[in-house]
This record gives sequence, C-alpha cells and structure tokens, in this order.
Amino acid sequence: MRRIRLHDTMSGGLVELRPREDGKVGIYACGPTVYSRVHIGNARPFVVFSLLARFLEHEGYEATLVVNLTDVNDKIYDAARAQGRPSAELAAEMGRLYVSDTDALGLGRPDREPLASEAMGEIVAYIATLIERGHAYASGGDVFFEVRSDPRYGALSHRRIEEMDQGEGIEGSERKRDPLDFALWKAHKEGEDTSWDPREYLPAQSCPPEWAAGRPGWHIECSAMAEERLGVGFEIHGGGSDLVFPHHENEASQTRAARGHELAQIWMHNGMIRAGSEKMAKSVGNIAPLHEVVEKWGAHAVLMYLVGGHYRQPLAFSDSELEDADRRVARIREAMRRLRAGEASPPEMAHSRDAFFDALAEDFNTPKALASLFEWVREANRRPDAVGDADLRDMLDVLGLGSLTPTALADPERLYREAWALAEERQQARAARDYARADALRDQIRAEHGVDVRDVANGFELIPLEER
RNA sequence: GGCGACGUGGCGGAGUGGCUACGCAGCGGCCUGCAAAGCCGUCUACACCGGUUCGAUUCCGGUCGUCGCCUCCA
Repeated sequence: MRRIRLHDTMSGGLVELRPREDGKVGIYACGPTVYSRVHIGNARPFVVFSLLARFLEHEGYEATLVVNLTDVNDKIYDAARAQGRPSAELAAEMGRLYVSDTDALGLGRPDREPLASEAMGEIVAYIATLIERGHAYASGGDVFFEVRSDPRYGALSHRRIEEMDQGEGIEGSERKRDPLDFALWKAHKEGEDTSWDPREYLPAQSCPPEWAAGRPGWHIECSAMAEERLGVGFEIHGGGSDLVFPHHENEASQTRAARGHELAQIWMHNGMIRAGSEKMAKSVGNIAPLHEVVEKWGAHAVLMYLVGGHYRQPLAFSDSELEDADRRVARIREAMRRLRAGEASPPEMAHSRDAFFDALAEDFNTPKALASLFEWVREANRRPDAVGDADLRDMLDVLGLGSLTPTALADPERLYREAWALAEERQQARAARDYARADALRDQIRAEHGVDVRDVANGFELIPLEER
C-alpha cells in the first residue's frame, strides 16, 4: 500500500490520504444536472474519480464512490418549459441518457448514484437542523443560509467575505437578511411543476411557518446526499474547478454549521476541458457531446485522451487530440501482439510498472504514469524475446483500458474471406517476384476491404486499417 | 477590480537547481522486394527582464500574455 498524496484545494497543497477507518476511502464527486446530454467536459470528473477509485482499490483500499445526479433545479424547469413537457420527465430521460453515455466509457458505475429528488427527507432534515442551530432562517417561503454565521466561510475558495456576492440573480434578494446569504430552499413559483412540502418530512412544531412548499437549493442537496452515503468527514470530495465557488464553499459551510465538523478531508478539483482557448460549457455553446465523441473515437481513445493530461490542468480538446490518443492506443495494442498473455513480466522491467503506480500515488499524475507505461512498452518491443503481459495489464486496468486487445482479428481468414484470398494471391505473386502485381493486389485489398496486408516471418497478416 | 492557476520543442503534455519525460507528427537510418509494425537517431524547448547561486527552464522580484472563478456551469 503506497503512501498517497492528493492536492487539497482547502489547504492549497498536497495532503496525505489518511482514512477515518483503516483501508476504507469514501469519495463523493458532484455529478451533472440532468437537463441536457452530458459533454466531454462533464465526463472528466466521472473518469478522474472512477479511475482514482480504481487506483485506490489497486493499492488495497476499499473505495466507495458516490456520484450524485441533480434532478431538481432551475435549469431543468427552464429546459422542460421550453420543450413543453414535465420537468420530472425531462430529468428522468436525461438521467437515463447520462447513465448510458457514461456506461459507454466502459468504467462501470459508481457505487452509489443518488438523486436529489429521492433525498428530500435528508435535505429537509438538514435544513431544519441549520435553522435550529441558528445558521438559517425562513423568509417569505424561502430558507436562507446565514453566511456570516460561519467564521470559516471562504476557507475553501480563499476569498474574503467582503469580496463576494451570492447570486441566483437578484431574485430573492429582498427576502435575504444579507446579500451574501444563499438559498437552502426555494418556495414554489408559478410555472414550476414539482414541489415538496417540508411538513411531510418534519414534525409540525419544528417547521417554521414561513417555510413553504417548494424545492431545495443546489448546495444543500450535495451536503445531504454526501453525508448520508459517506458520513461526515469523509476522505475525498471532488468535482470540477468551476464548482469551488460557490457550490463547494457552500457545501462545506453548511456542514460546518450543522455538524460542527468538516464535510470532507480533501477537496479535489479537476481542470476544465477547453475548446479553442475557452472553457467548454453548455452556456458557451461550444460543446462536444460525450456520446458523439465516444461514437467517433471509441472509449479507449477517449480514456487515453483524458488521462493524457494531469487532472488539475486544463486540457485542450480537438479532433487532432483524439487522433493522437487513438494512435497511442494503437501503439499499445500493437505491442500486445507479441506479448505472452497471462504470463508474468520480467523482474527487470518492474521499475517501469512501479514508477507508473508511484506517479499515481503522487497527486494522481496520469501523464507521468503514462510515460512509464510507454517506457515499459518500448522495452518490451526492444527485447528479442516476447515477454509476459502481466505488468502492462496491471497498468491498463487502472486506466480503464483493461479491455484492450492486440491489433488484428482473431479469425481474419473467415471474417475477411475475399481479402484473404487476394492476399494469398499476392503471396504467390511475391514468390514469383512479380512485385508490380503484388503491390497492385495490396492496394486493391486496402481499397476494397479496408484491410492492410502485413508481411511477417512466414506469411502475412491482415490488419484492419482502423486498428493501425 | 478581487481571488486562483498557467505560459515548456510543429502539436499535446509531464518534470527537475547541474543528467533522455512521454506520446503524436516530420525528417534520417536499420529491417523489408517495396511497405506496414518495430528499433535507433534527429528536430539547437522551457514568454521577457532583473536577482539569488559555482550553475536556473526549475528559487525570488518585476513585465507582458493566457485561462478559470467571482452569475447557472464538470
């Protein structure tokens, strides 16, 4: 079990992972708001934290990954209204598509995927506790969190209270005691087709009369769902860097106020994916939908692309980046052709494998780890005799690339019967030193069957062009 | 304006006070009838200006530039 250090936004430095309970790590990552299909940028935290959990498991920890879905939200109301359909129906559909879109990455599912709409009891109870403890107040149907009641507010995003302003528009500001305060609960408004009554979840006497039926604010959903699944003070809270303020700041503050304890030990934030020089975002409109990217390039290339940069840094997105990632995958698959499957790797090559995992242990440095993986591949290619693939498989599994198979088909003679016949004809031409004909046949095979002919020691092999 | 991050070779992208990142692309070589794959080599990389140091891309200060957050946003 390696010593694992991760960057913590709160403290601004690397922090050693020290689980509350030996060997058990809880990870909560903020998932999408399901009002439209997710894009490649949304996939980044999903992939980063899924792979982090895999790495921790590899190191002998028992990791529990929780990724929520926000299915009650202004955005969803707006989108549903624009489409003239019930908001719950839109959220359910987009939730299903999110699951199938991320399923296509081949990483499996997080251990828990709670929905805000199904956590209403916990959310209401959480808000009630905040009111009881004097950190929140009901006003005109809404409930607000009193930011100045938390002296540590701003600790996560490193901002001073004087420099902030809580938004959600100016709407509701006349009901706030302080412009800094943010909504824990929003009373039902005209045009919203769902609402929950806090009295259904609380004893009547503990519910202030001014607290009306409505729906929860975004921040409280995550505090409640994270705590319910992982307990207070769990190990790792993750999400995109754009959530640091106000979302995570507010989550952290709510939990301090309600429980007198920090929500999480380590706050990890992934960088944004950029299209051109700008952040990729639905609001900017420069989106590459995840399902389209996966369909075009395949899950392996997409994963390779995402682990090609350090999770904290911004990452450039373009077709040529995916092309590049696809070529890297091809290099690995090519190397696999001459590895001995299921056999141990030479001890002399273990330093590359160890360096790979050491790099992951130091703030999950996937690009540095990849460098070691490719060193291993080069060494394997360089060796005169084929080596066992155990080390490589070990590394690829953690990157979610365990399903990679060697280049070329299992049964090309049957699958490419006509190409195979032409290739045999080409072999005869070569034997007769009729190279002009041999080359013509190779061109024909490529053009008509999308397969390349590769000459090897005692014969030929057929390689589908897209696998090269 | 405030807070934070960053400026690395054709591209992407790590990292380090003095020693090859890695990958993709290009070029040269080996291998091949020719290719493909692979291997070897190559492409004078660290925004600019000062400072500290025997020595800085790597530390400190400044300048210019870029990006993120400050409003829903992974």
